[in-house]
Amino acid sequence: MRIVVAMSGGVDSSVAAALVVEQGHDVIGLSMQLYDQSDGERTFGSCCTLDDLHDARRVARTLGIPHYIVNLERQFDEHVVSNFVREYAAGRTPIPCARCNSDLKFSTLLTRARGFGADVVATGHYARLDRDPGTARHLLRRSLDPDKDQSYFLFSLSQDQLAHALFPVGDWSKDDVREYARRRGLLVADKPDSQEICFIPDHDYATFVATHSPEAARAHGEIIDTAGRVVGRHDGIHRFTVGQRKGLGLSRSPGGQPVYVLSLNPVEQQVIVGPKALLEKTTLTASEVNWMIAEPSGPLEVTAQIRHRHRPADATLTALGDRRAQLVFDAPQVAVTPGQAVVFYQEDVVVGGGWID
RNA sequence: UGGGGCGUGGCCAAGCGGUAAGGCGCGGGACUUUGGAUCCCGUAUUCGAAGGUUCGAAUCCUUCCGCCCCAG
Repeated sequence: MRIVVAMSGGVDSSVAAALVVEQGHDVIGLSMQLYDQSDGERTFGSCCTLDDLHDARRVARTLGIPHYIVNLERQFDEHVVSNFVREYAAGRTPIPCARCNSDLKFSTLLTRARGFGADVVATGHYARLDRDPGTARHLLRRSLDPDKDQSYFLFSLSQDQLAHALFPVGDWSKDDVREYARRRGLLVADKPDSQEICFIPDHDYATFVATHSPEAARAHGEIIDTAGRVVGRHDGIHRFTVGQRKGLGLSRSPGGQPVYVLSLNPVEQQVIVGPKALLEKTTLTASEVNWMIAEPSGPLEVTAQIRHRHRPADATLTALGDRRAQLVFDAPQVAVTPGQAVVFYQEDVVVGGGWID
């Protein structure tokens, strides 16, 4: 079988490539160029930099497979960056990695792969694929290594995308992956894990949003408490996210309690703040829900994650139709944030997921 | 120079005789393929200054310095 491996230049995708090579497949390595790197600076994040592309190329050479760089700058800008900017400007908190997975890696890249005569795209994601014998549906499951599980970021993959995906390191532990890389003599064996948003240098996402959105750059408004009193001012709601504590420069005088962002009002350009206790919510609704199992006709007991690294919480899930769903947690959860993904699980199987309203 | 109030770390601010809360900010760490998120640790031997009372004071007394409000 001819397989395309999405090679980021990191350990995981490098080992993923090595594994499918070892399995005897006809492997082609592809790396995505996602933003203009003509200035030659190394200030571009932790993924897909020029150095990373070189690393990917060297790994491909070590493995003896062809390697190509595909230019997806336009698609990345259209699908990931613009969405990121739009969401923040609208007072929501986006999660670009999930968009990148569904719209680039398993969509655009799969199309490119077919151009190379391959029908499968393998990546270095920590997740597992399965097949429901009854319904023949493709299922997504958590990785064997619970600490590295990335199924949360893959909730929006369609049946078709899952059918043509492969996660070779899904049942490996991170330690084993590195060990394997060392044994294979891959120079990226000890490369640090990537983290943070890959296209934003210096973590300064607020400035990034402002430079890409004239409206956001001009935005300003009031910070109000739950009683509607103005307690401060701000330079744009894109600088805030629900649950945020730092950066407000405020504290509650009686008692000296910290103040948290409770919600954002894009219409009035208001940031609403209050005590931590008001950050707890039991119910949420999600849109653009992607069902991995058949859409349930009645209430379903699940565990749900409202952010990466969130400890899954017990909840009752109800489909509302029109790709929407309601989730009621058994116990209140802190900082349910619009724009973030909520992913539903039963055991280690992803039932579905959507975007929090 | 009539009356009243106040001066606690960079900022806000508890404490009002028993040996300096807390928040903001800052520094460090942990976590992490989203989030200036969450989490952890650190951050005034000292309370405007000088005396005094007391076993012991930021807390009581005296004087001085500096602010603020009302009245002149």
